[in-house]
Amino acid sequence: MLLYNTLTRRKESFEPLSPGKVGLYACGITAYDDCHVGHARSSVFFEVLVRYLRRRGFAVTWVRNYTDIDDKILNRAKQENAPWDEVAARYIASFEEDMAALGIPPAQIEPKATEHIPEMLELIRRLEEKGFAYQARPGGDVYFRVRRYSGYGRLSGQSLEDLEAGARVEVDEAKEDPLDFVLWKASKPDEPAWDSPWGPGRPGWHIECSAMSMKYLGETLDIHGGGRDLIFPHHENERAQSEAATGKPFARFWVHHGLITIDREKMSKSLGNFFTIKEVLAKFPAEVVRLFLINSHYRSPLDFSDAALAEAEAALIRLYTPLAKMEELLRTHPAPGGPPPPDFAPAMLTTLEMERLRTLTARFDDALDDDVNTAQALGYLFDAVRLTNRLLESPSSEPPYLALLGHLHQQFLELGHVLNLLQADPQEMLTTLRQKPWELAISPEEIEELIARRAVARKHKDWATADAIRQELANKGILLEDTPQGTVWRMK
RNA sequence: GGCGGCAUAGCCAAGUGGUAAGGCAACGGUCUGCAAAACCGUUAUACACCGGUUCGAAUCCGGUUGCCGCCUCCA
Repeated sequence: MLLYNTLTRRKESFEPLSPGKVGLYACGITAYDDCHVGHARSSVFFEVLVRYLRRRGFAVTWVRNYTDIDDKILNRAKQENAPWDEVAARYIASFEEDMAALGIPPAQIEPKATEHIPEMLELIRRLEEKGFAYQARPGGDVYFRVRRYSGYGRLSGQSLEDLEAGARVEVDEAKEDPLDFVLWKASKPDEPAWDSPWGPGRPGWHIECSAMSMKYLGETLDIHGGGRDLIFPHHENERAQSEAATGKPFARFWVHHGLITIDREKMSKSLGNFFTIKEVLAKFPAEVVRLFLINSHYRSPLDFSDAALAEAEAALIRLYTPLAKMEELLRTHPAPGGPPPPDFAPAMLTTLEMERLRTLTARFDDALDDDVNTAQALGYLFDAVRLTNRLLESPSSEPPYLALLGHLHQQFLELGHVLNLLQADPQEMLTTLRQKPWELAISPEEIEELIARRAVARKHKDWATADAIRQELANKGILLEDTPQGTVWRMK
């Protein structure tokens, strides 16, 4: 499997340190507000990566942390006049709700910063012992001595000189060097504090990830990741302090996903141009959001808009439609067990097209094997959808035909599982996607009543009345579809 | 100012040396009382621009333009 490594700026062949076992640490959230679509992208990407690694047979330990003590949380608490730990707990709960709504299972370990203060203090002690940490004045902040660590800047591709030239005006003159960063922050009187050898204080932002990842995954991680915006300073600093303390490589693969944009500009709290996960899920089903997120490569920027979500919704309908048809057919005509005969050549497909169906799984895996190329994997899936539709146009009860459909059906579910897609009941999903019950302006009962009246009119070939009723509903955004099984309705 | 990334059809988006996946939209057809849905089919001699390397480049190299990210908390 190839994986792009930010550290080397290349795709590299991925092998874990211990055969068969992968330790993955993904930076989680700072719990001070509801999460936005960018956080959803992060979670969905790492979930898919983990799912694929497991498909490849690796036993993955996935760790995702919560930053539950931080300036932003304290500010928020002050604003609300609420206890800071209550604020953190509330937004952790909010994040958990979002994950559940998106269908993302919890990571194996979800450590909280405040529950790992001793580990952080121990790490700082080791750094001080080796001369990497210093306290400029008694009771003050403890800093990391950046220039003592030779690899600084390598992850973000910046030289110390470049960084220094761009460094902002330094507030704390106690630092030996403007690039030095905080390991331990001395608390002000009204702030939460933990006892430490350097006086009461709280951890700096970066130290928690080093301490917690090493505690749960060892001193060298197989994969460490997060959003591109974490490369500097967060991951650069984590790397520096971890390697300075252990003398070992901190992470073998650094994996960073691209950011969500709005009108091509980064979605972020500070710019205020964000949509929360809750806002988006109020308008679109979770699976639509997931499809939107993985329909382009994880390292590219991804522009968010309602139009893009609507496209993903249409695409999801295209995926579920043949699934529903297959299930209906297979319910009345069960497929014989086993794969279809290798020489089966249905009239509606060419040899080449049959070959594409036979190699679907292999090509799908190849795509994910190449730096988690979900866009390409989905492309293969859609290609198979078209061929399956063609098969379904001319149904047959011949065993080889049913075996082929049964096999395809099983493959769609299996491959969908890797992406956490297509696992819902197809007919129910299609109804939900079409009827959008959450934005209905008229009750379903009223709609059914109008449909019944129209049915009577149609029976008498009173097309004028029938069309008038159809128009009346159309004005309310409801479209009618006359099918052999009767009339059904949908939104828009 | 420094560092890095991106530029593929109306829109979104794969594709790192051999003559352009896929999705949306549009158009044509099948179906239908008419529709809708669904399905099928069609839609980039061409990959920002200019040079170069090569038998051959969207893909490699140099330059130009434009957009974005990081350099400060941020997924």
